[in-house]
Amino acid sequence: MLRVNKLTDYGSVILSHMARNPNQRFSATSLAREVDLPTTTVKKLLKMLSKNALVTAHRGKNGGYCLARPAQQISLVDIVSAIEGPVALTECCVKAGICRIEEQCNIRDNWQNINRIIHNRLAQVTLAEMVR
Amino acid sequence: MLRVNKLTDYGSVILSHMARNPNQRFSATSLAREVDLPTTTVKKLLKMLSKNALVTAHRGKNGGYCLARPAQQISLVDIVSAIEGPVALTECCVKAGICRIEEQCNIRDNWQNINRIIHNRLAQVTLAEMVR
DNA sequence: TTATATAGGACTATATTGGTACTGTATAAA
DNA sequence: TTTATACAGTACCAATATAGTCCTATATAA
Repeated sequence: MLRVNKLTDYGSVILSHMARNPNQRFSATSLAREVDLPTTTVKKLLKMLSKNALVTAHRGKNGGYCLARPAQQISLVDIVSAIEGPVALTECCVKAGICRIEEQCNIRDNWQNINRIIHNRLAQVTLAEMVR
Repeated sequence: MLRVNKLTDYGSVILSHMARNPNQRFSATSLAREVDLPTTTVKKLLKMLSKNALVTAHRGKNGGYCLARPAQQISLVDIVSAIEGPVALTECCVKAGICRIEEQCNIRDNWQNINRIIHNRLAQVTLAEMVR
């Protein structure tokens, strides 16, 4: 069952919610209430997104998060990568020399090709489109 | 890190090895030796592939496995589905009513769309092409 | 100064994955 | 008919990954 993490899924929900109100600043707590997810989970996600520069954080009273750049400049690859690391269908897509059968493998190129295709596809879908 | 199972990866290696010698019958043991993977794992995989009608099994002495149909009629979706179940990037792609935020979710269509695209893409790549 | 809100961790429970082991059944060949 | 071979089915275990929680520290607006 080829799938993205639950957290990635949640992340896309959170970000698209934010994209609908681009000028608003959201606290983790209020955001959690609005998208109906556990506060702790939302907090964790926002930290990850902040660390990967998809949202900018503001501390202190009246603080909160907002999108780090316009919604049309945030793609699904950005979200997936931020939360679960790079898109790499197989081990050999991450880095050479990890997979133990790399030597005998004669279909490596194929997987890397497909990986590239899927990657590009995900890069073409932006938050702006998802919200539209 | 969006990726397929290690087992799926191995499965594709095994099948492509078989595709190179279409008329040969491979025992699990010899196949394991040839692709350099643990016998038990290869056995497990072949059972899965057999149950999903990607290979046909022959019992008894001189038995073994061979591709159930021509290599150009076996695609990567077939392999992925056989080993790790249907391609379903998010819960809502599997079946309606599973995801707990389905009600409030307003990006469901988007994910289902992307899922379809990736699915089709994987369906376009056949074993025959991988071996070529 | 204080209340609020994020930062950074460590941590736990659960689920999934990769791999193993064992028992049963079919079949070709001696 | 016997026997060795090879797949079928299933239960199991260990390791890893995931989802979710909690606690302490730090920044900031009022």
